[in-house]
This record gives sequence, C-alpha cells and structure tokens, in this order.
Amino acid sequence: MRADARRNYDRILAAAEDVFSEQGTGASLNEVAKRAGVGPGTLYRHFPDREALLDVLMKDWVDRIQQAADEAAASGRPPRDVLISWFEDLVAHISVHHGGPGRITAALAKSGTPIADKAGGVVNACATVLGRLNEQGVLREGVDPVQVCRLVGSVAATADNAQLDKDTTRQLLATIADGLLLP
Amino acid sequence: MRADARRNYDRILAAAEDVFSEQGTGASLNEVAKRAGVGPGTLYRHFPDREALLDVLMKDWVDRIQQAADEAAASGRPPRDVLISWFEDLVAHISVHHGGPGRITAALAKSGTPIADKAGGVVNACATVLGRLNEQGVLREGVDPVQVCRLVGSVAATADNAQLDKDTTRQLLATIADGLLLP
DNA sequence: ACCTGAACACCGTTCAAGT
DNA sequence: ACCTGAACACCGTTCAAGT
Repeated sequence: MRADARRNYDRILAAAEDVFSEQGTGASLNEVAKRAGVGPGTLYRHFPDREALLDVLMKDWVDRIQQAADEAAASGRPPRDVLISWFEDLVAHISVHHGGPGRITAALAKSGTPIADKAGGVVNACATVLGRLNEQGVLREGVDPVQVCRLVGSVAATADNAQLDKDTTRQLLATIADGLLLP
Repeated sequence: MRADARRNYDRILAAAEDVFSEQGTGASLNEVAKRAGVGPGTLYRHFPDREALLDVLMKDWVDRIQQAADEAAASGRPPRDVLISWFEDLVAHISVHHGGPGRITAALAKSGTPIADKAGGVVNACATVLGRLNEQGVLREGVDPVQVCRLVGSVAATADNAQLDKDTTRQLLATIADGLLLP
C-alpha cells in the first residue's frame, strides 16, 4: 500500500468514526469523504460500500464482547445477576454507533458476509455464558444462544432508536433473563 | 373539500398502500405521487410529511389490536397461551408495512404526535390483557404495559427487518411471556 | 382552491482525467 | 497506483405559474 493511500485510508476511518458518532451509521458518505479531506471516489476505492466501512470500525467489538462473556461466566455471582449484567455489557458494546444494534441483530440469520461473521462471534460469546449457566442447571429447556442474541439485540435496537435510559433498558433485559431461567 | 381534491387524496392513499407494501415505509414519496398520477406538490399539500401519510394508513390498527386484546382477555385459556397468542396478534397487526414496528415502538416514549397516540392505544390494549391476568394473580410484581409493549415491539421490529419466520418469532415471544409470568 | 412540474439542495456512486 | 472532482440518477421538498 502506497504511503498516500495508507494515509487516506486512515483519515477516512477517523472521519467515519466522528461522523457516525454524531449522525449515526446512516450518515452521508460524501460528508465522511469531505471531513477526511479526500474525494468521494477515494472513499469508494477503499470501501466499496457503507458496510465495509462499518466493518472495520467494529473490528474489535467481538473481542471485547467475548472478554466480557468470559468474565461473566467466571464471576460466580447469582445466575440472574450474571445474565443481566452480561446483557447490559452486550448492549453497551453493540451500541457504540447509532444504527449498529439493528444491523448486527439483522445479521444473526445470515452467513458469509463480514458482518454475519461478527454476529457469529457475538453468538459464541453468548454461548459461553449460557453454557456455564447450563452446567449449573439453572436454565430452561431449549434455550438457544442465537435466540437469546436476537432478544437482547432487539432490546438494544429499541434502546438505540427510542433513546431509552439505562434503567429502563435493564428492566427489559431482566424480563428476558427471567424468561430464560428455570422457575 | 373539492371533488378533485378528494379524488387525489384517495388516489394518494391507495398508491401509498401499494408502494409501502412493496418497498416498505421508507419508499420514495415521489414514487407514490407518480403512481397516484399526481404532482409531488399535491402529495405534500395533503400530507406534509411521511408520518402524516402513514398515520392515515394505520388508522384502524389500534381498533383491531384492542379487539384482539378483548378476545384474549375473555378467552379463559391458560395464561401462558393467552399471552403468547396475543403477542402474536400484536406483532402481526403492527407489521403490515415494513418499517412499521420500528416506528411504533420508538413512539412508545413520546406523546402528543398522532403516532404517539396510536402507540398509547397499543399500550391500553396491552393493559387490558395484563389486567385480566393480574386479577388471576399469575403475573410477577411490577409488570408494566409500556415495558411489555417495548419488549414485544422490539421483537416485532427484529422479525420485520431480519425476516424471521413465525415459529422463530413465537419462540422469542414465549420467552418474554415466561419472563412476565410468576414461576 | 387546488394542481402542476420545474427547480433546488441533497444523496450514493461512477469514471475520465490527471499525478 | 492512486487521487480528484465533475457528472449521473436519484431523493425530499418548495413554489411560481397555471386552471
């Protein structure tokens, strides 16, 4: 990669980070290019579409989520607390950009695309926590990591676009947790 | 209202119904105007923005939802079945147009706007069903109709934009029901 | 009153022309 | 190789001009 190309690539990412934080993941890509000080064509050369750009931006999401899952699984706290606080972490991590939760939740069904791979990573992290709880025998029959991610992702998406506060969101997550745990 | 205005008004609604069904609630309004055989200005004269158009289109949602709630409350079936099948009805009713569930769920917090009023109607219907179950003493402490609508609406929004099938959606709703019912 | 449709400021995306 | 920026086909929205 040529030096100027590398520099533009980095500038575009930095600009995208800014613009998406301010205006959400649907913001104008021309605006991103302008903010990065490059022509629109340069942006499209490096990132063929919006998803490609988001993809690099969410690069280390999955790692952080898996890390939170490992900690949650090892915490030894009461099952309900483990679930709720891990759900809160999950929501926080996928909500860094407005519009993000909806994208990742919609990608849970798909496969092959980069975003679907990330969604798969989230499912794995979820399976880590659920697996630990299942060893303790506290989960209902048929609890499925993908379905749990869908539920939590749905709540995250609503929290994102209705701007719910933390308490309200936690109540929603608590109900989901109760629905997963054995009575 | 002049005869030609009335005619155009009706044509626009019919065209919007078609276009929104095909392409979702975000479809081009110029396309709606074209399909209705009127100039774009005529559309904006009758409906100042997209929300105003959707508003008329969802006119009888609330009535149908309240009706389903009344039937569910009176059905005398087991509480879990009542909840799940009423949730399924609710999801079906708010999902007539792609993008609808997201809009109505986001409006649950607001008040004053026409869409917020409709969201309020949905909450009332929800309260009907929950009230009946509460008389039977089968609900957990602190179950709130607004929060229940948020949960079900979140699932509806995800089902809508990830194109989940009925069985998958019902499983998600069942978990919510379990989270609301006393162990 | 009401309608029309050209016009404006945007958007995403492309591609000839430059270095 | 890589970048630029004018250009294209769209979008929502407005408003002078017509009937």
